[in-house]
Amino acid sequence: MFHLVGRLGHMSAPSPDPSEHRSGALLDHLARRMRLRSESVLAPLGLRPRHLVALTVLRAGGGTSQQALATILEMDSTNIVGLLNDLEAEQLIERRRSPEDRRRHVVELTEDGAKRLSEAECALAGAEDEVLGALAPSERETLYELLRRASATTPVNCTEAICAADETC
Amino acid sequence: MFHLVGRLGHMSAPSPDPSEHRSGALLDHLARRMRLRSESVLAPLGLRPRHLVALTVLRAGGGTSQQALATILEMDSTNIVGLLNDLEAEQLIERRRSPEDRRRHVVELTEDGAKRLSEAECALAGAEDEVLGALAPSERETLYELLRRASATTPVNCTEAICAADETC
DNA sequence: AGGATCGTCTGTGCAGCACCAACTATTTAT
DNA sequence: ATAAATAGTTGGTGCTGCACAGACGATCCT
Repeated sequence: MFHLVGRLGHMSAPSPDPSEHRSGALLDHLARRMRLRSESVLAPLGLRPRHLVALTVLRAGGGTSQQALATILEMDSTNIVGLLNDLEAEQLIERRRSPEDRRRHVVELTEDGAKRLSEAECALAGAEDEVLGALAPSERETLYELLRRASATTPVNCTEAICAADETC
Repeated sequence: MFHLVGRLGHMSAPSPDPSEHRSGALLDHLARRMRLRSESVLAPLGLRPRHLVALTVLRAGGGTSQQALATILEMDSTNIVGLLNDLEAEQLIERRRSPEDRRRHVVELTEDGAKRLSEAECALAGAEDEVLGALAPSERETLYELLRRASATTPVNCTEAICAADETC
């Protein structure tokens, strides 16, 4: 299914060791390129790249508490507040008090939010074409799928923050 | 409002519309996660994430002028100077005047630079394990290959700079 | 000779973000 | 019941990455 790496055949002296293939720098590089283009494209929609990240996480994760969001995004929770304020001001998300624990805010994407996110993704097609121009559509889909699965994991040492959101411990 | 109906070409897609699958936000998200971990891991080596990006580009691209580097990294050329100063101070890169155009500096990775880059990549294995933990080794290799190929392209608005490097406009 | 280009240096300003402190509302533990 | 911990909010501070502008020397191209 996911073969498409057919050109691993040439092994010569310099770097025959795939164990050194770290994606970090490449990830950084491409993310920057994408972000630079996204900013101008997203501006008319009243969004910034980091808003899009939050919306994407919320769409993937359903209702999450703000601290869970802070954990997932690996941002300080005080800065999450401002981020969510922006999004709530435009009715893209909703903060509802959790019935089980009334200290918590359950953050969820609104219909408007999902729509805006869709529009934004649509508007970003051009930017992505520029940055991922070297990849065929099927490869982009593969890339998307890999990124999506990787970003679906919660950081931390597993047990703790998952316990907060889930109940399986 | 807009329906953006999916063009169906895939069967049994778990997600509704692949045409909306934009990788930008995911790229951003994962790059951030990786960068946060990289910083602490790279610190003992006297490097920062952006140094690693530059070194990676230099390894991939061979000798490049500084403005070419600015184009590739999509950074302001004045900030490239400082970045390269850092790297040159540790003898990780070399600036040599170009013989054809003595205004230019040809920037190249030194042996030390290649070695340090290797060490850094090795040291980042743990960080990558955390961030890409959801992916199998073969999937990570696929991801690496896709990112590498995508980042190998020069930015630009299509026709122009390609013409500059190519022949027929 | 004159203008354009590459690199360098300096300085300015803005934005993202971590961190601290204080406060409220609520839950949990003693 | 009282104390302590937790979720969120607000305000403030400071660092850092980065774009941008101005000025300069060196070099190339007419």
